[in-house]
Amino acid sequence: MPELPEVETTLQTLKPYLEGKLIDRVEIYTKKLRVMVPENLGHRMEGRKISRLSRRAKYMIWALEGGAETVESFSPLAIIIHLGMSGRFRVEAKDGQAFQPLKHDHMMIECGDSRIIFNDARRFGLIDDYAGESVENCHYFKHLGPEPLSDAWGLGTFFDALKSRQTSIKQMLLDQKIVVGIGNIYANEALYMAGIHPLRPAKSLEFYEVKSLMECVRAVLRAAIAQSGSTLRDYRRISGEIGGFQEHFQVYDREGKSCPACEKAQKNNPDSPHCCVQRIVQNGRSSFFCAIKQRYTRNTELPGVVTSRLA
DNA sequence: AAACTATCCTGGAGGC
DNA sequence: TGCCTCCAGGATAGTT
Repeated sequence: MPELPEVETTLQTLKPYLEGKLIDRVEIYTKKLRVMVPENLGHRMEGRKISRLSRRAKYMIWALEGGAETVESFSPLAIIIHLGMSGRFRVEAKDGQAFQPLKHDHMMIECGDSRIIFNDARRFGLIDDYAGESVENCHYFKHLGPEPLSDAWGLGTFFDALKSRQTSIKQMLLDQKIVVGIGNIYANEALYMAGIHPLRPAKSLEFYEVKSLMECVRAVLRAAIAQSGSTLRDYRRISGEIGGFQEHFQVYDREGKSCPACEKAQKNNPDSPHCCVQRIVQNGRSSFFCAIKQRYTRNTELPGVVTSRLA
């Protein structure tokens, strides 16, 4: 479940191996991913320099320059990669032996002394290219909303997008047309932090709640990036190490446990209510929340969950 | 326009 | 041990 923090972590880890480097050799083992890998993509990548790695939403963009004269001209060429549900990269030292792909290895890139391998068990990931002047025009990005950690995501615009929508605020956070990069984990965590019930209709949120939610989304994403993302089931960091943010989950995958805020309140005052994180299925996805901190009926006071603990 | 639902895919967990 | 069913979920196509 790579979301923005996991993609960002992957990108930053890959940078030293790829940015400014020449692609010596590419092998593609699987064409059938979420989208068919273009014919001859590997061949067209070979001999080119990777000028820059960047990210848009949950997509990685590798900008290539140059290229073999004998190959039809695709310059400028960008490689678009999405990790889907289970996509991951690993880096191995080139050892002089022929590379033996492991199960679910779909692409191997030789770059200097390293081999960079894309592995994706569920094949929901994507490797595609874009040949055009401006990668912003790539069809994958056309309908995407603003980046949550940029100024492009403004309070007024966000509030306006929500105020006419009957659908739940949780669903809105997952809608990449509204704002990008948020998946199920961080939607749950941000709603908890903001004290907003996941089932609340988007239009029912007060202005101050939308403002708080924005701040919480940003705090959660920044904290997760600082921890190199979360490791849960499929996602792993390139080094094979695990990300650290799952240690900080307050509600996600914690059904039946008490949330940190209620636990703390208990310590200070044994008469304060016991909480028990609940799991519901919403739009086919699990939502986890604390029914005490995230009341469905409109809160009469500001949420008691502080954002500073993760900011 | 907006709100749903089905679909792609595999590994892992739990039941028996 | 093995067989079965269910679940995880990002994005999108299709339907109401």
